[in-house]
Amino acid sequence: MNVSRDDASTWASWFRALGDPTRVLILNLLATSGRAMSVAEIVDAVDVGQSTVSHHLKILGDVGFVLVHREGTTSWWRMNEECLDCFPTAAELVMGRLPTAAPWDESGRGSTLSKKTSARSRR
Amino acid sequence: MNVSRDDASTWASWFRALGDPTRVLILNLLATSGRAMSVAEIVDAVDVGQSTVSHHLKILGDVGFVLVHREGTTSWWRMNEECLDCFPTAAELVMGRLPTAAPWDESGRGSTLSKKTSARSRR
DNA sequence: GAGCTAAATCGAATATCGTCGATGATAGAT
DNA sequence: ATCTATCATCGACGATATTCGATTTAGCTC
Repeated sequence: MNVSRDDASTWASWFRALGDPTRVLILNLLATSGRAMSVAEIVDAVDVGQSTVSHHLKILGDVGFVLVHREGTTSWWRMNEECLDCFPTAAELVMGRLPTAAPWDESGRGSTLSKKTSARSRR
Repeated sequence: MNVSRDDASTWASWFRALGDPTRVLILNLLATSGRAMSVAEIVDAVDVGQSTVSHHLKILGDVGFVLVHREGTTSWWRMNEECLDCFPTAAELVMGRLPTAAPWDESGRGSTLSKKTSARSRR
């Protein structure tokens, strides 16, 4: 029934990824464009340097918000729709009703190995 | 159609409030207890100093997650259920479909004055 | 191979954040 | 009026985060 500090840290890190304006702009760009975009395209749209964009993409990729497909020297980044669909709400977070591994993350990037802890469907 | 960096900053600040383990623990405590709690009670439950708890409560209060009622020398903090109900989802955030003032905030704490920008009801 | 392009990584500067201990403010009790 | 309890605020510190410019890595073309 009680939430451990470790669990709280994991969940907080998911929301922290959404806690930076540049990352919000990047996600908005990818989500509204509805397609994969190169780093250069993103740099053009968001007003920060290339290395900064790469850095934020890595953070978003670690959490599982975005997916990347390398093709030649260019990286194609796109939204992970599955993450968008089942990302926890604030209510679920504060009620402590969350798995400790990201359910949208197929590759087990999360700390603990998941494999479909709970197949949520909302909306 | 485009999201400004200012809007992105505002929205990011809301999610950043959920991006710290101690704040998640505090919110979970208040939400699951279902009642108002004093600072001392919260300090007992969350393993950090009193000044730290006060600091986090201020951050949560600024965003509108928690409400306070002073009575004598003690402050009674409780969840703002309205905020919990209509806090934006990740999908709404990245699609840029959010008001620039917090809809759960009655007192107009948010940057821009709101007055019911959109009466959402979810769940 | 030489040159070019795209993006990741590195190193450093700066800013922000989380935490603590100490102090200050306020209300109640003796 | 003095003491006590409760909490907010202040000042400082270390740890993180954000950003930039420079460098490196990798792929493509000639």
